[in-house]
Amino acid sequence: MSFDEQILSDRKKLILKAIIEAHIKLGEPVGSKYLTQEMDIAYSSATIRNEMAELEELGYLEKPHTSAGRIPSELGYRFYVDSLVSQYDTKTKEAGELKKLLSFKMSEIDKILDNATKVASAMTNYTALSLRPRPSSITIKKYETVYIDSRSYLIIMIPQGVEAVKTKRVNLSFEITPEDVSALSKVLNLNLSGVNVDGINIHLMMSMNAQLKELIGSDDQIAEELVSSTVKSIYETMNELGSEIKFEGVNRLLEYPEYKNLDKLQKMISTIENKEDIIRAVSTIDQSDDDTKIFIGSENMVKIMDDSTLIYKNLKLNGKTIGAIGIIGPCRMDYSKVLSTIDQLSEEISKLSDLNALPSAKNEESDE
Amino acid sequence: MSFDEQILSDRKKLILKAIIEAHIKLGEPVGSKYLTQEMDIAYSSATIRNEMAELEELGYLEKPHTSAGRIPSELGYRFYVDSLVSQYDTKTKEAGELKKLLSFKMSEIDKILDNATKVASAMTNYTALSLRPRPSSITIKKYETVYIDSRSYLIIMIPQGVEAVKTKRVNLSFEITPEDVSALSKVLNLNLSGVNVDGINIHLMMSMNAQLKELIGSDDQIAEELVSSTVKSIYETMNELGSEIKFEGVNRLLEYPEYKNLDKLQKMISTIENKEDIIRAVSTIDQSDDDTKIFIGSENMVKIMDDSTLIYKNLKLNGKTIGAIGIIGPCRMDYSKVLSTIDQLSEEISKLSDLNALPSAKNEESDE
DNA sequence: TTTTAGCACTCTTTTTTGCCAAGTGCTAAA
DNA sequence: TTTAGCACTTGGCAAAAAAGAGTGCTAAAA
Repeated sequence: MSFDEQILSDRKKLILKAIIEAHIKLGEPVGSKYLTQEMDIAYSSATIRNEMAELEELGYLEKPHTSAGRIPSELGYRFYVDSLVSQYDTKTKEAGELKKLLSFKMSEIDKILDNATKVASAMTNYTALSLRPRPSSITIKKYETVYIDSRSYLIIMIPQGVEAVKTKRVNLSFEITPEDVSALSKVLNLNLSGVNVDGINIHLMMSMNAQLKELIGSDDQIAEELVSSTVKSIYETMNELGSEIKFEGVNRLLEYPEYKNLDKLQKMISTIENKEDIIRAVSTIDQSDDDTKIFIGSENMVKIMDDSTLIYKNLKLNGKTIGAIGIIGPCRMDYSKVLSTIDQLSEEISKLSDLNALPSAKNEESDE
Repeated sequence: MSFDEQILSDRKKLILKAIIEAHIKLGEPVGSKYLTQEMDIAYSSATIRNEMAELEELGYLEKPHTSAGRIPSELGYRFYVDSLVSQYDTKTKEAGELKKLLSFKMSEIDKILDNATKVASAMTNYTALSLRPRPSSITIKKYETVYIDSRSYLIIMIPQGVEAVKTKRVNLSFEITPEDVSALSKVLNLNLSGVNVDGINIHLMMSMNAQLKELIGSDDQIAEELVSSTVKSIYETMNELGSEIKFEGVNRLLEYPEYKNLDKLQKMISTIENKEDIIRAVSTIDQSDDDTKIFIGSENMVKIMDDSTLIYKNLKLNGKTIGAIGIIGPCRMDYSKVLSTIDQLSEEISKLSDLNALPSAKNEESDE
């Protein structure tokens, strides 16, 4: 390496470094003109071309073809890594965060879901997902309402600790006034800010009814229905916000020709990575529903997921729904196999209850 | 559904089912000719075409374009799932296996490695991997040797419990005879079958030397060197076989234009999924080496991984190497960032030792 | 009445062709 | 030693042409 350093003039090093860094940034061959214009190298393109020709001869650069710019060769990268790369700083402010992330512990249920997802993906050879609802971890800090028209309004919810602001349009079967809506906002903030999903009960709702009636002076009917349809939306939102979704085997998508089209693949993957859409799609399913659900193509699903099928089932442990597991793949998936896998998995999981799952006894860790 | 069933003649159902199943298998539009020839439908293609036209009118089939075959519509899939799909059997012989997989527990070290891999991938936006050596879990059931020429022979190792058979060619700096090699085989089976990596010690090797000398009657030198080079290969193989490798963030590859070429992407992903090649590439690295290793392009690496760089570092916990962590990405990766991430991670992990990692009070499985 | 063979037609896919832009290497001048 | 200028090469792209696949329809056969 020090041998290399002696051989290369400072100008060659400068140019080589510039080329490598430009190429790292752009991912494309770098031409002489680009270096003078964008990388502020104070030589003419001709001079740079000469230097580049020599660097190529020395093995540090390559040409994909005659009329392309240069790209670094492996030797070029090696030289860059060994002597040109700017010293990086080991200490960042995230170091503390890092420690937390590293020693992150999962709950027993999360582990079961994780394992189930992995197994499901491995057995079916499609992408698997698991949903873990945790709505009680979510509270709404502040509510706003916006009157849209006499039969609909918008709730804006600002959750505690989460960045996202959630809005939901509520359509009614009866007529309301802007005053009703602003009264509703007062009642919501008074009663539901800082309350989690478990805190919403009949008692609270009745009290909200009374307050709202007092504020708008209207009849029982309207106040009651306004409160109940609003609370329903809030409930749904908390469910959405409090859900965690995990995917396993995303790369298996690649095997199917429907995703050979890079556009579709990208779309699918970004849908998956966004998570939000999928959470919305699956978290509306009744949690106490025991059937296996099949969403084919656009049926009820997120628009982007046309051409894909989602098969989905709630998982029970000790009689309680702990989450759900699903398989995503092309519409033309092997339904028979997927259905049987999901059924088997959910059955085996429900059997886990008595054994080592929740009670967890004393010696937690026993290496398989 | 039962409505649908009444409307469709048996022949239509037969054809619809055949089309859907053919499409599920092939992923391409299905033409009338294919059905007669490959799916054994006993009508002429013209008849089938007529039926297909009607099925299309009813909404069960679609044409991507005039001159393509038919594909099932969403309604078609729905009908298939609801009434045509063959009953799947919930009980398979794997049910027992399943239970094991589901309640699979990870050791503390595995968790740390897992978390580290996730964090590394998230921070760098490349694919991360972790290697967990566990050679002591491996034993060789049976050894065979094959004489190649006077300076090399082949060891064939049949491991316990693993399907793979491993072969390794051993090159020597001295001359041997076929008889030497067959004697070696006897000694190996006598002393090393069922022994794991921890069981190989000086004492055992000396005893093997003595036995071999007795069998071939040659001088000290040859017996000793033959045993030592053989044991070295066996040692390496056990290391390879006993290593587990995990990947995280494979889909991040998609973001980089070098993998926009689906061929390259496929190659890369299948390399990753094969695992073997990568294990071989990284498990030869000296385990006690503390430096960050950088493999650029074809340097020392698996052939298929041209155009990609692997950055790799051993992780220590309580002064002991517990595994390794790495990043895979295009050659033009952001070296500075990756290097700093890996260094930070390894540093944080080594700091974990005093805290919650190993001591973990009573309930720890003693990990290796 | 139902089924089948045959053929014209449509639309996609693949191949071919020609052109343009990008970037180089070289020569001659500064 | 550096720079300007120009001929040359080559990949990428778009339009045009050719090839292939499968349909729908008509008319004959069962």
